[in-house]
Amino acid sequence: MNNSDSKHSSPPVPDKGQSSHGLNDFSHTLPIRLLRARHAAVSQFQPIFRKYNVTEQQWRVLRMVTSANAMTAGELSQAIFISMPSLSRIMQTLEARNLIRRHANKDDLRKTMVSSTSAAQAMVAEAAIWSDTRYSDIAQWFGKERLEHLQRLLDDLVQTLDQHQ
Amino acid sequence: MNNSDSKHSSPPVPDKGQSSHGLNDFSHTLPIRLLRARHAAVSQFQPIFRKYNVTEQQWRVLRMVTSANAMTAGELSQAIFISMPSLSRIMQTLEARNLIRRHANKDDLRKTMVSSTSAAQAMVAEAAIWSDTRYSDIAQWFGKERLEHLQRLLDDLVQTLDQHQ
DNA sequence: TGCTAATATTTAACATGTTAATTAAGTTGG
DNA sequence: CCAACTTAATTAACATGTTAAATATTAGCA
Repeated sequence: MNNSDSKHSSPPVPDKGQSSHGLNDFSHTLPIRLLRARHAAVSQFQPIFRKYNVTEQQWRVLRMVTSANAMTAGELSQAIFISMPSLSRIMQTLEARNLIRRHANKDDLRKTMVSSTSAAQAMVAEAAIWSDTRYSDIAQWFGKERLEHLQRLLDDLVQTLDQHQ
Repeated sequence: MNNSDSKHSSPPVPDKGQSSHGLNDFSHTLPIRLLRARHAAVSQFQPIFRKYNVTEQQWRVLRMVTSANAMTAGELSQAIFISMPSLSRIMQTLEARNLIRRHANKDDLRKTMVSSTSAAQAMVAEAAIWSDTRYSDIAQWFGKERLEHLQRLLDDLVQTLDQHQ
């Protein structure tokens, strides 16, 4: 029959269609979808990163540390979902640029308190306006209700998966 | 100074509520939620990665290349959402481990065709059973409908954001 | 034909992700 | 009081993410 149908078409399952769960189109698994969505969302704020010459991760640190007055490195790590080893390196960079400060907690010398400098506070205050606007734009484009629904589903998924592992 | 709880939720703002743009709950932005969700989802398949001593990204390459018969590096990059520079390095590793092959496309020498070896095919075939089961588990725990709904919302979000940028 | 622009991939440089090991400080039980 | 365990942060080693530049090949067009 159609012997030379060796393209990567979609309607008819290609040749190696053994699994019947639609896993054939492996390019549409949940992890990849989440990755794409995150990439699209983050790229909306790219102008900020460029303008202030920071990475997305550095921005997360600055914004979090600025909004809270002082927190331990561990708390920061959990809040913005950056592992301690990565955070450790990022803090070195930001401290060298005089955007954050680190000093030991007197009650427990193992803990490091992280705080933002006035330079960082000024930077974040300025950029936050733009950022908030962008966030509102997204909510409007996508629909406020739908966006909230999506976020609820994401949180629920995390909870479900955490329970079962 | 009582600031009006302007537009965000989270009634019990912890301590330092000086920023009034809702930056206090910065640990719950959409990008961070997506990051957490992806992390939770991927970690469900960690046993596979450990068992076969591959990274998540290497696994994506192997699974995709095995399910399609032969594709260019560029097509692969788009399908599994790994940038060409990263993919280039990953392919080097996998080729050295005899899990994939690369050879030039005769019609266009710029393109590289990627294919899986029988070793990779055997590995993926074995692991796919486990993987498919895991995927079914997730669907059952979370609800098949809700999971599909979530995936639809994710795709829609990507489309919306891509349009407006 | 020959020059230029576009395309596909790779390489380079640096930042981050990840796991394991290390260091330092606090906690606990004998 | 102290040895053993725990916790918080850092360091090390390697893989990946990201941007820009380099290479090689093809396409377009005067």
